[in-house]
Amino acid sequence: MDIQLKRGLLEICVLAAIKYEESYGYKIIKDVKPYISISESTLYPILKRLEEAGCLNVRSAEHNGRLRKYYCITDVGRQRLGQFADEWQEIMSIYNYVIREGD
Amino acid sequence: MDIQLKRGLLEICVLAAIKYEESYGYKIIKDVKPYISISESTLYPILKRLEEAGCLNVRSAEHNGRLRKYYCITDVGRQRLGQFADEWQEIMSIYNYVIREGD
DNA sequence: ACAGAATACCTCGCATAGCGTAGTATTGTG
DNA sequence: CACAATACTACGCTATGCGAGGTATTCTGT
Repeated sequence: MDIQLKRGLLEICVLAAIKYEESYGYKIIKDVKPYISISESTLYPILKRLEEAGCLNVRSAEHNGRLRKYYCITDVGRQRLGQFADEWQEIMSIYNYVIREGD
Repeated sequence: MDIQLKRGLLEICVLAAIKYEESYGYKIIKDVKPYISISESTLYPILKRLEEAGCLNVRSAEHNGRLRKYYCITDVGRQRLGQFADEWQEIMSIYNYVIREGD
């Protein structure tokens, strides 16, 4: 799929991936893969931005002797997901404009 | 609307603006404004890119003593619009993933 | 008559962001 | 015991939206 169209959807997908339960980098990539492919070098900066924006919390926990970072959505993050639903209206109106017939 | 979400939609909107009749810079901006705002410094590079990609043809014509550049969609451009309709399926699946309830 | 808005086009440079490539380190598997 | 998978991080390239600035003409209100 066109790279350009993915932009803006990536961040919201990452939030959506942790909306019901905390997750970690590698798992997020696997979870969203069926919908949108995301590389590690894209994901980690996104996670950092979302953390700085207060959309998620991070905690480090040991897993099989290795340190793993778990990401957990915050209320702000949930608000952002709600906001996306609003933006979707705009996206749909753009879509309708693009695919309009005869004029 | 979020800058990121606009990426990828801008180009397709410009193509959509000329899908039924040729147009020119200033008019394209006014036409797409209700759906997506686009500045001149964004539009002209897009028109150039679309021309280089063979999605549109340009012709200069005099209008009220001023030179005006008319942009006309090509078959390649129409194909691109068709392609967008396909990509929309993917976008919808992403949307459904993001707004999914309970899991 | 004249200022200012609208029309019409173009360019430069900044900031953002996706991602390829590479690096580090551990665990599981054939 | 090598290799894949897991897990995280950093550097640098490239694409792109857009603010700011530039040029020039026509229309409009006072």
